Amino acid sequence: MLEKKKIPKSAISRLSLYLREVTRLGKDGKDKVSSIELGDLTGLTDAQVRKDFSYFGQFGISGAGYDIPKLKDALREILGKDKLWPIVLVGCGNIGSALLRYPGFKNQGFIIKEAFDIDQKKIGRRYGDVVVKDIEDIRDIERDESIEIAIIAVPADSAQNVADMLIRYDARCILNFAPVILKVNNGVTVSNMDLSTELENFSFILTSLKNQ
Amino acid sequence: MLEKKKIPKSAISRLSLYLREVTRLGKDGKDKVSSIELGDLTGLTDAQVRKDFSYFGQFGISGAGYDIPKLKDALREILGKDKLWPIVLVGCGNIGSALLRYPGFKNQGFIIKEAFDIDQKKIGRRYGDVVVKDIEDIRDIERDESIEIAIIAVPADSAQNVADMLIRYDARCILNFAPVILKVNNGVTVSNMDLSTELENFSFILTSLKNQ
DNA sequence: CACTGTGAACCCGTTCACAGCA
DNA sequence: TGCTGTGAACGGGTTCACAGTG
Repeated sequence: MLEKKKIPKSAISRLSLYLREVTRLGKDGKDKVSSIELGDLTGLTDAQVRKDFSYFGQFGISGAGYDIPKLKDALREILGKDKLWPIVLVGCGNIGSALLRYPGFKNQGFIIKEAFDIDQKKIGRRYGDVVVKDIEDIRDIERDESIEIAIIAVPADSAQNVADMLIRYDARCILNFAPVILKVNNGVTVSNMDLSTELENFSFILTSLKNQ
Repeated sequence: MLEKKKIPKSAISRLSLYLREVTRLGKDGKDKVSSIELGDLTGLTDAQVRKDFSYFGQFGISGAGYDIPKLKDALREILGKDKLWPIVLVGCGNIGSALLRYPGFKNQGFIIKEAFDIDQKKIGRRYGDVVVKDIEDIRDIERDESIEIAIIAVPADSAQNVADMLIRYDARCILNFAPVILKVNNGVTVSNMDLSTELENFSFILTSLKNQ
């Protein structure tokens, strides 16, 4: 599976959207979909839809659109959704515990396998099958069942330390809820879920509207 | 405040980062910062930093960098952070209640003023000063204290309904945690916080690494 | 005929490079 | 001299437009 063309990373995010909608359509009993319909559902142009698919191969039938089950399988394979990905969570405060309680993860192909915190009051709490452990115990994680995906939901001032620790234990992808830019060496992917940045976009927009 | 140049919307998100770092530096007692330092702190190039600022005016001193208090004030003004923005939240499940408990909002200039749910078990719960109300009561919101910023944290299948309702009550900016593309007329800004899209980016990356 | 797949054109954000200023 | 501010060059992602196919 060598990719010749360079694939815009934004295309990958869109594949997620397509998969979501295609799955929904499949549940509704539809079996064919065109790039125009899929564009409408995702708020994108039909050309964008076709171009995105073209990075990965040819899934469509000329004149007839895409076969939904086939397209769904293709997207699932591309996105690596044919396995259950284990996730390590660090920080079990507001956000962390909400994630632990979130039932949707599992049907999405992700599962929080381990949860850590530094706060003695939180350590030992049970969320489903997961018991919150002391952050120190992270060294006991089986090396062969490597971390790969980690979520950081600790306060800003300890996020970098946590990231360094996680990377030492082979984390390759980090979803970061802390409002800091994490410094990581390349080979590690960080994705920031930053509430205040999003809200500040809003206050900017609203302020500009008023001042114009 | 007419903007001649077109400002990339990504520049606004970066302004948030700059403000965050500049605020931090200010607290540390620093009073000057260069575009290079600010770039290091935010993971951006110095040219990017200067270009972003240039969209909004000239804040720097040639040869000496930027005056931190002055820059901070300028960024705060641009981002509209000199007032407390009221937010309406709909959906008080896992994510919604985590947001209600999150103390950081207020010092960031945002405050959840109203919270709604459809579930009788959740209605009436109190989080600080906020009591969860029945979604039906949304019509009682004072029209003059308009909604403007809203957060949707309801399940996917009711998110569009909620969005329509919020927009009817003058919401202009919607932060959407539900995994659906909301259809809104223009003039309304939607920003999606989509956990599964982020995680699927990760599973794509990890899968590609293994297959290469 | 309807719709896919894709090279080419276009557009827009980022980077470069340097003139200008303290 | 050191760093800002910015027009110009660059690059890459999106859109266009149409050839190709069932």
